[in-house]
Amino acid sequence: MIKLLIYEDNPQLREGLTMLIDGSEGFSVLAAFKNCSNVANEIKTYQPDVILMDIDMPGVNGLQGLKIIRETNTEVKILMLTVFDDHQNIFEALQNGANGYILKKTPPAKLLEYIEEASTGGAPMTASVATQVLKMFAQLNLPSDKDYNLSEREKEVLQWLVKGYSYKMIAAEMFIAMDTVRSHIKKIYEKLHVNSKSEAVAKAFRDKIV
Amino acid sequence: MIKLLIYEDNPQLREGLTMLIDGSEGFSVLAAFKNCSNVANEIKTYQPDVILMDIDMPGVNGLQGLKIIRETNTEVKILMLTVFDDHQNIFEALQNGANGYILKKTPPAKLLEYIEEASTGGAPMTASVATQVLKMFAQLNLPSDKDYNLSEREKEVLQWLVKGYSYKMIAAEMFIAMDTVRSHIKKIYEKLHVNSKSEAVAKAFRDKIV
DNA sequence: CTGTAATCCACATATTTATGTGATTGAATT
DNA sequence: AATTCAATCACATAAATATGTGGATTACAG
Repeated sequence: MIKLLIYEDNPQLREGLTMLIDGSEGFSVLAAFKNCSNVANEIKTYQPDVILMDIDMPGVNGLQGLKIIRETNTEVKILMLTVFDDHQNIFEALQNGANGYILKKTPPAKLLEYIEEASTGGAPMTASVATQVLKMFAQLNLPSDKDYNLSEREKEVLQWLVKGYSYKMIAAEMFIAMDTVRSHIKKIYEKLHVNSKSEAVAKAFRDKIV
Repeated sequence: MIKLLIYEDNPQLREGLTMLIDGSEGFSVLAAFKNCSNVANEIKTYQPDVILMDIDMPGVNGLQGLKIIRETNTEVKILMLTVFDDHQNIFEALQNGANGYILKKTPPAKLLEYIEEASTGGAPMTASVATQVLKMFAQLNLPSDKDYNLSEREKEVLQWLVKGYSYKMIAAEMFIAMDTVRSHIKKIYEKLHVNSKSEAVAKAFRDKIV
């Protein structure tokens, strides 16, 4: 038996969802609310397995509710339920630990399937949402694993540079002469094709050397 | 009619997939190969709508094949097909523009559904994969949109700093005196709680101010 | 065996940065 | 009207950084 809470401001939809889900075998709607203004307590009181969370609600909305819940509870499955497959909302929801993101136009049978999936650790997403998620992934810029052929020692020096250490401090940290630090740094600049500390730091970040 | 290419090293599975898909209404398997060693040409020759791509293949494997294809073709839908829902492979595939990621244990009916979904711009994923994708999302660390109350002018100066410009150059770029640049920078350091150019640059990157 | 590369150190000098102390103007707020 | 703050500029000094030239050692590959 999957126990649910529903957060949805529209009274008709709230009633409709409750009837649909509560009337289905294996599902039980514990309660339904019109916003998240008391969500923390409600979760603690009802101990649901799954939460259907509308995003667009007056008062404390679904994204805020999601964050509030996740501050103390990482177990309960939260299924975002919304009209729009809006880029920004999807992103924010998934960033904050939502377990799924489905559109309200989802047919009833499919909805029950999605709830089931969420409760068993899945990540149900409407197709259009999944597509956007993948696009976001492809746009992430990650370790471009460029090498620049930095030697171990040079990488080590670069680490300290990035932390804002002066030559003198680096020399002390690495137990070598300041002049040696200098020659390492010179070599680093050559290899990175830069000619100042801050450029080296910037490049280290950009190319994820650090 | 959805036109497919299949890349799969196991002869039995390759045959099986071809028969299943080609024998289904609305699907046509143009060809099937045992690895990606000639993938660029094959794509150009056959102009498929969807590619089923095994990851584990001898010679040029599926991930390499994916990258090769995406160098010249961002249109064709590529569905990764593999035995393991391995974190690293999922990540790399999605990073490189795969349109879906499904496990080989997927039942035939579901597989056809997935292919259909991919061809219409969806992003079919096995539940366990979708779950991992969401987890990765939640672990991403993003613009912590910290403010630091930098004024417009200060932000502008910071941009130049990050680009490695010297005070003198910044002064020239911004048509102000070097001393003014200095006072801006001093203020920036105060606000960011740092005390050197490279630290400021590092912080700008870390906190995504730039 | 020889060349190459990484690591280490030194001395000299020019440029750049950091720090301090002031000051003026104008716009926005109280 | 008084205050605050961003933005502008100035002068001075100390510290850090960049650049050049040069040399020593070790280790490893061809």
